[in-house]
Amino acid sequence: MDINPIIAPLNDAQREAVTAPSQAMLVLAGAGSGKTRVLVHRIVWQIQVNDVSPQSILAVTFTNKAANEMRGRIETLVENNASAMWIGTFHGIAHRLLRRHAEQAGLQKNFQVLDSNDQQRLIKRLLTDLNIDEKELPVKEIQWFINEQKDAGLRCKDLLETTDNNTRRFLQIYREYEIRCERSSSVDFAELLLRVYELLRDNESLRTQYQERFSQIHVDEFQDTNHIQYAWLTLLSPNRDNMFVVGDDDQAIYGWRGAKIENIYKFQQHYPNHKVIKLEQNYRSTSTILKAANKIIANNQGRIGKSLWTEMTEGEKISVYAAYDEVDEAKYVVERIRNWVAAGNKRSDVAILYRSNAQSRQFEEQLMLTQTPYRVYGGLRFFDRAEIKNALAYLRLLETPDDNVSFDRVINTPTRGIGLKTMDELRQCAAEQQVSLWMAATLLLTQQRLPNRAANALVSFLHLLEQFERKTVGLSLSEKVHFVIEHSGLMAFYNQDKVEKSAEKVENLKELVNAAESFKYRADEEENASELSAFLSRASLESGESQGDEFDDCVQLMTLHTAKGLEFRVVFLVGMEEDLFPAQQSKSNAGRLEEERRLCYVGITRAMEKLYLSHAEKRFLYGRETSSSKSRFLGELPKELLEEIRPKREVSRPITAKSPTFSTFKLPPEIQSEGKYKKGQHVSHEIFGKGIIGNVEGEGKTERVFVKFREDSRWLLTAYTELTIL
DNA sequence: TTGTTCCAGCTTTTT
DNA sequence: GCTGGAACAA
Repeated sequence: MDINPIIAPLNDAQREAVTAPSQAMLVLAGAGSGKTRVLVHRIVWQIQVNDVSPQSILAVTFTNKAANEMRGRIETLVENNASAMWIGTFHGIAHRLLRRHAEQAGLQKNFQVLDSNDQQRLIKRLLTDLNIDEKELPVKEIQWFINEQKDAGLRCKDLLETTDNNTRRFLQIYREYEIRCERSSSVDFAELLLRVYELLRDNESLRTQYQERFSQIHVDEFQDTNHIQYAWLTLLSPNRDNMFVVGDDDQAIYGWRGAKIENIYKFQQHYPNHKVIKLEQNYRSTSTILKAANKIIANNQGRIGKSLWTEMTEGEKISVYAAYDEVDEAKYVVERIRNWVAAGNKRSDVAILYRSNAQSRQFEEQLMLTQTPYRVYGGLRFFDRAEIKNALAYLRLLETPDDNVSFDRVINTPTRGIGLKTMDELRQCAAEQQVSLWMAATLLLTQQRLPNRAANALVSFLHLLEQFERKTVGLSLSEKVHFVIEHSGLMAFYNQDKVEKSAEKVENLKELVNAAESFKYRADEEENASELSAFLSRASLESGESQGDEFDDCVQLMTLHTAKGLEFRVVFLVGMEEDLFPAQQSKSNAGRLEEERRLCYVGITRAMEKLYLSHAEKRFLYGRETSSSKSRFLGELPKELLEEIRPKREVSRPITAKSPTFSTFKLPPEIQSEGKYKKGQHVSHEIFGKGIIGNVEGEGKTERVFVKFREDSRWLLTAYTELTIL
């Protein structure tokens, strides 16, 4: 066996981790220190050198992206068949186990996975039924409560002792929620984890079976695990020292979501014979950037402590730009980007990072004005879009007509004359008879308890479902999807002119058919669930991140959270102002403030060569002008690393353009237009006066032009606007 | 039952 | 400033 390819690319610390004998291992991996590489090489080492069977490998990550990347990298290094390894997200692996052992876990074989959207709808429904005022108890709060309890491993019955009145109130709803999930045989995200925990805890033979099977357990981003995740990991690895976890306490930025950094300390107590290896050599950033990062994070208390070093050159100083306002800030950033690109560099090597999504707008506008292709990450994901969720709901009903969440969702989408009144009848009947809405509908109809109009509408809906079931037998998955989209009336509904962004929605529905077409169904990995059901689960569990189309060469815009795990040659960290970053809501609490600081650390360490920091003296926030002071994080950086940029005060009139509302995913790189308007043309408008066309998009009815007028700039639909070409 | 208008509220996000 | 939800009118 030639072990060279496995260990040659590693430094001493990395090699020590990769080749260590099987034991509990905690690898503290600083930013840019080769964390994924260690994980990948460790697994390959176990398989190829220690003859561990791929079957015995379990590797858990947080995102599908990380899981896919890991699998891909392992497969290029290993000749063996890697598909026998279980590599996936916590939720993905939990889902697989539950499909496999549905019965023992107390679930129906065809259980559904609710995403947080579905969960919200279910809670909302429940509140109305219980006559609870949403103003008093907001859905979000209840959702948060339920998930928090589940993440802590607590069911209703575990909380019965509570005397606090407020909690008791929540508890009553939690109980009802449990009942409804049971009845519609659905499982939310937190439930996936909790169920698996209980399954393993209460079922000794199963537990032993998996303990023996997974002789090597690997965990990525360990600092982000929550209570229940940690609990089921330890169930799988009770006293055998076979857990290899990688993490960085300085990059824990998901505390607000229930992640517990303390799991790192817990791990150390739980496995007294564990070994700690620190990866402190950074291969990413210049020493200037690294010094800044070390300085910032040193302000946090109670760190495990590590200090990154690099062999890289000093590099350029960090530029700090004090902008006049948010427009000035955006202009500055975009100008620097244009210079960078003009010098022959790639746009995709540049990232603009901000604390909150709302901040992207100004940058988008400037990028658009200058015709710079860009891509915004985040926002609505593919499978979260309403039109897609509706289509999926029809498909779910095809699989399980008793699925109340889906039934409720599409019974009147598109509208077919089934209104609140009829729905009330249905729900009441369902509650009385303890049956699903679908059953209740059948009951009500056979008993002829509905007025004619409502009855007819309901019959037509039930017919539709019946038709789906009969006519899709034998069709392929994508044909099924196509059939349902067409015959449900969804396609026609979204194709109407009056529907906003109609073209985009129609496009998305077509894309869903494509997604079904390219869906890779592997019966064994899906534990023999039907192809359709596997597709639906996948839709819930992967809300459609990185929807395939990587755009050629775009500037990258994203939040600091999204940027974790990525790197860019040039990084703009914008909006460095108190109350924005650190966020105002996080300032009251020392712990949360430290999390903001870690976020800042994450941001800084994304940069490889050049880091720009910027802040504005005033900006529009929530439609109001607010003046802002520099972020405290700026003050924590040593002066000698910084280079202050004086703003050129040629006070530019603030441009208040209408927000462009195109798909957040892309700016059409080349603007092709057959219409009479072209960019650069001088035009005149009755009200706004003279202006210059900055961009043209779409054609026919949807053609619109971005015009820079003297007073402001805006998008105009040419179909409705008179513009005179000068 | 459906479509329109008005008003409050607002981090971060994966699964 | 924008969005979603609730109250309204048709």
